[in-house]
Amino acid sequence: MDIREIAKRAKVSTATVSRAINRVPTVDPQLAKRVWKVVDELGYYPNTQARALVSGKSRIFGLVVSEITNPFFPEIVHTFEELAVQGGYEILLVSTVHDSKRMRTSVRRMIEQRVDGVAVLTFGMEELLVDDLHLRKVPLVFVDVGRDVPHVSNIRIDYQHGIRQAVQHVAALRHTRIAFVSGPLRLPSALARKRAFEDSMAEIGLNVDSELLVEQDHTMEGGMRALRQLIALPICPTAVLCSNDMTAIGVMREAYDQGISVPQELSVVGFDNIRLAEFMIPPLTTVDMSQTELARIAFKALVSDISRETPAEHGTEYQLNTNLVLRRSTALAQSGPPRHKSTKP
Amino acid sequence: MDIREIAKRAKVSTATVSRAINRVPTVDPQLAKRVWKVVDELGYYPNTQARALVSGKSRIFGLVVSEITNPFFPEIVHTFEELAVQGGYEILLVSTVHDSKRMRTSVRRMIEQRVDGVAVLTFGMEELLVDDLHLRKVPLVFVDVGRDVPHVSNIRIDYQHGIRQAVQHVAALRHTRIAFVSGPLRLPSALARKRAFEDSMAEIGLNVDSELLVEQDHTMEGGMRALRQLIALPICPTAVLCSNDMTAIGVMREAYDQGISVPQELSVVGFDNIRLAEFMIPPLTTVDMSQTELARIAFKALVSDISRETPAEHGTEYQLNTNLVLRRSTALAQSGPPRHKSTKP
DNA sequence: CTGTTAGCGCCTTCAC
DNA sequence: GTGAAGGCGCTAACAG
Repeated sequence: MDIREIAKRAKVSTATVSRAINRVPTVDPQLAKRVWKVVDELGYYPNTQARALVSGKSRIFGLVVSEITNPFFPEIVHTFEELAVQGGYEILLVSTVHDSKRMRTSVRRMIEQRVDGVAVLTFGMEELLVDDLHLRKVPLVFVDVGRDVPHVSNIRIDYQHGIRQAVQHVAALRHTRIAFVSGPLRLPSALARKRAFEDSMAEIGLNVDSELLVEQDHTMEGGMRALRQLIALPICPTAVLCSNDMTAIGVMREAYDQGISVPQELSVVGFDNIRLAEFMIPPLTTVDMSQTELARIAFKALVSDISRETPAEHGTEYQLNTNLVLRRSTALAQSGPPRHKSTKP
Repeated sequence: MDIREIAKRAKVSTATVSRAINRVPTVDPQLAKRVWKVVDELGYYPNTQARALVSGKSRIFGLVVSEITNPFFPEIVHTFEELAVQGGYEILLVSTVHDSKRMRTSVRRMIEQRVDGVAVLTFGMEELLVDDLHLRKVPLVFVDVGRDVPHVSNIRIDYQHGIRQAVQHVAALRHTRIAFVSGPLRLPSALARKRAFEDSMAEIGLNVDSELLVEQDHTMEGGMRALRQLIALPICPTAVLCSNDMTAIGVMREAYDQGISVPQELSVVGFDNIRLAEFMIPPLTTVDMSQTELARIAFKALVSDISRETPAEHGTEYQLNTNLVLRRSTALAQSGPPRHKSTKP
């Protein structure tokens, strides 16, 4: 069943059917109605492939995330999808899994599908991605890309704002030995968070021993490892800030295993504010970086890039702020001398 | 840049290019090599739209989930995607959001994209979906569809197996007042879980007061509400089994708020075994229903449906088992009389 | 305002 | 084993 079938039954030309379906205003309402009647009766749905082929527009956006199983991303996918559907777009969801072979595959997939734009919300600076896509003039929006990549829009995140709040909050609670568990420092976003932490500490005159800076991988297991490492220190930290919520969850879990109570004996702060943070025990104090807002910005960026017929040579810059959300995983530092080593057998 | 361009440069016909690219074995290796050389040099990628149009195969599978933000699903999406990419398929991810308008949109999207098959892993018995799709002879695989829908494959889940284990585990811990927080009972899967609970209780001669059966919505908030309702009872349960992990997380969170300690004062068991369950505090004892396995079965079902030229008139039946995973959210029931009401002010 | 027509990029008979 | 040609379903000129 195709447009010709409809045309025949509605006794009009295929061109008219096409116009009616696409709601071209110049079509006679009478005819349009006749067309729609047949369309509805037959349950006709236009073939997007044919449409895409002739129009040169696939109406598909690539959405690149690190791993859909990381709770940070589903919210983004959800919002992005919402907007896409609303705007008549489909999404080609791609996970890079931090694997370069996989990433080449992803690029291939996106090009083969002739995506109309790509949002890379992956915090991994997947540069390889850029060139190939950019070559084909596909609108791109990134997060945290360092330098000004021409023609590529960028969502810049103000890590400093939220992280400073977190540091000051913890400091106000009289913590002085404050640890920071970072993500992989080769990721610009992870590096930026760590920098923001250091700067914020320096700002209030707290020094941060290098032993209190542990690099991990943004996973829960990483968080567990980090805490194990920290409590093995001669003088343990009384508070630990984490580069993301997953890490913080891992830290809390390890604290539980070690019999260290949060927040009484150890204050924990996360970053991202994934939905689950609120349901942790205790509910996690964390820095909010709105996933829905991020998705919204990315989507809009793409749409506006597309509607701009002459591609701006400087990709647009967008901003996303971060903010501390107080919950119950932080508390006043215990007075008295810092606890030495784990008291467990 | 298209197939003609390649043909010209490789000094062969477009037919040969097409054959080379599609690895038709009868093509002269010499020519094939020449073609591939040009393809690689130019970074040519075939246009899937054109391919789909002419072949009648989109190589896209629809994957319908309830909500990607429900942690149960990302794992499924991940595995399904893995297999899809491996098999040269793309995924059209669709969330139904339990909204019928939205669901019609989803059907439209899938038909417009001419998906080659649809996996409905949504536990919602979205019947509307079936007819329209089935009419177009799109292979379908469902979870827990009640009756035998012709031509539709079905993954049947053995809830009884895991839930019986859970009940017996809790009973062995000397609990007798055992509550069950179900999902929306209009969902076949939720109903089946509740039934499995009741049957398992009956089997060991434990009776279940209707006041201990609370229906909720499979969300964390629902879990919180459920526990609030349960502790308001004249005689509180000492253990609560939940229809899914999200609910269990909500229950634990509410217990925390109420100052009830898990597992000492209240044992909690979940269902699904989402990855997070292991990282809860305390780690959640739950019934495992493998998300990866589910995705794997669904994918294979679709592929095998497609490869079967003459569609079998009875959709195939698949099986997925469930199993209790012991962690630390259950403990011996406290001896002495059951606690009356909440002891909080 | 409507119809006719020429492709969009590719695959696939069919001759050779 | 290779090439020429037709057509997949639709849209976008261009005539009328």
